[in-house]
Amino acid sequence: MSVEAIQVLKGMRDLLPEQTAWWQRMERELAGVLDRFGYQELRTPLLEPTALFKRSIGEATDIVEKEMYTFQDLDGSSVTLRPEGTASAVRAYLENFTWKKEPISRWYYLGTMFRHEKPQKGRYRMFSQVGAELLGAAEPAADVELIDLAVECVRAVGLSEATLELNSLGCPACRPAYRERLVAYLRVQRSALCEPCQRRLETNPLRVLDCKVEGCQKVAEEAPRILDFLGPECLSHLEAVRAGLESMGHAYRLNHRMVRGLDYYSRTTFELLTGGLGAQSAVAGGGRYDGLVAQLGGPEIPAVGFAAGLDRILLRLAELREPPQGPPIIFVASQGEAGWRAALPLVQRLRRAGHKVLSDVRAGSLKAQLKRADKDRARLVLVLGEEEIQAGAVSVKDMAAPEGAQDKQVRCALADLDRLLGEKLGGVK
RNA sequence: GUGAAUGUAGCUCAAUUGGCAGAGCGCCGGACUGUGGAUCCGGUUGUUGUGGGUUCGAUUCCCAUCAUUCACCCCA
Repeated sequence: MSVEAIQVLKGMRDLLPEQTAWWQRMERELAGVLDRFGYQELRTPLLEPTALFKRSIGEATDIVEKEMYTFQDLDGSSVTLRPEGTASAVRAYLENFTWKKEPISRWYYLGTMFRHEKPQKGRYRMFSQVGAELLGAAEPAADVELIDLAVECVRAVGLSEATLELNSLGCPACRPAYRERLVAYLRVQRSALCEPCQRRLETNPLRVLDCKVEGCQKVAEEAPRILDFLGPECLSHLEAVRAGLESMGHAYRLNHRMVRGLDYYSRTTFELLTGGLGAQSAVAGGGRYDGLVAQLGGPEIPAVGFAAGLDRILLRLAELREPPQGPPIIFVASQGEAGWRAALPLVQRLRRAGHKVLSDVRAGSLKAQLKRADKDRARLVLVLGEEEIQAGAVSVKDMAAPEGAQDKQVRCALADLDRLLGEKLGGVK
């Protein structure tokens, strides 16, 4: 008799209307900023060949090793739900020969990503990111534009408190020397490191630097710094980026221990951090990835990009911002069959004129309809009862006006309604 | 993947040593038969997450399981 209830998959969730209103506002604000920077939207498939992510993100990363939704397609090939957006963007960039059509591409994407992680606050298996990529420029000006864009995106949605952290990971010319020195140093300190870090020492030594275990932090503080190993070109690149940020008034912290999780980064990396999210304080991150395009089979095209976690940002916004407000609502209340039939064309006319118009489809007393209007936060209620129909008029009730005000409710000829509404709503639709 | 905490009405939470499952909010209706909000009155909602076990009796104790949350890990 009773069937087992089907429920959402772990780490996934429904966004009910109360939530989607927040999402829609945030997405609108983001699209506005991106458009003002000249970035255009790119939409790519959610499903890609598994090899795309293995080759771009890096075989040895956690994402590729254990967090991808990978399965066999019906033809036997291996496909994966995208765990991030840059790989697909670069694939699309190459597949469409974009670099032959334009020297610089400014693209953004906004959509769903999938990672099979253990869910917790601000971390879901299906989550949304907005990301931007600037392809075709190696100049520091590109890094500065992109970081500025990331900051403006986060600010525009209402997270002005976010702080910026900056680092440089060097390039293939200077990083190996640093890596070697770091490993040598860490080997000596090995016994002071936590167990996972002792493993990382071999697989991904840079990651030891941002381990949160106290012992490891002590070791990391004394560790050789990447910034001291940058070659002259990487160093001047970093200085130029810093100068650019400073001239725009962007405060930042140089964090030589910030390491990014994806293999493809070089030179500039950055993160935007915010409070209130526990361990998930990074709301946006990105950097330069000059080698990636070539790594995926294209020409040597330099690029910078960033991605911001929208679920995470929204979680914080709900603590900082007022809920979004829609346009003013006009509620049409009618009485009886005749009232209903008179209301229908009125409702239609108002909606076609651009108003947001609600009415109750359930039969009910006028009182019940007024209650409904109040619950719907209607600004005006148009009453169509027998008297109004007789007179070819409509009563307009201002729900916000105080009881007893002379214009609380006015009778108005149908022909004169548009003018009155314009007055009442102050030209706002 | 590892560790811990929590699951009672739509929501927030009570329920004494193990003894009839409750309140507030919300929702619906009435007081006011053509008028919302405030107030008052009334009504509505449960396999106490699920499955076992102990017991005369389990929301309470035990085991398992699922879900959620937090932290680790990782990352946006």
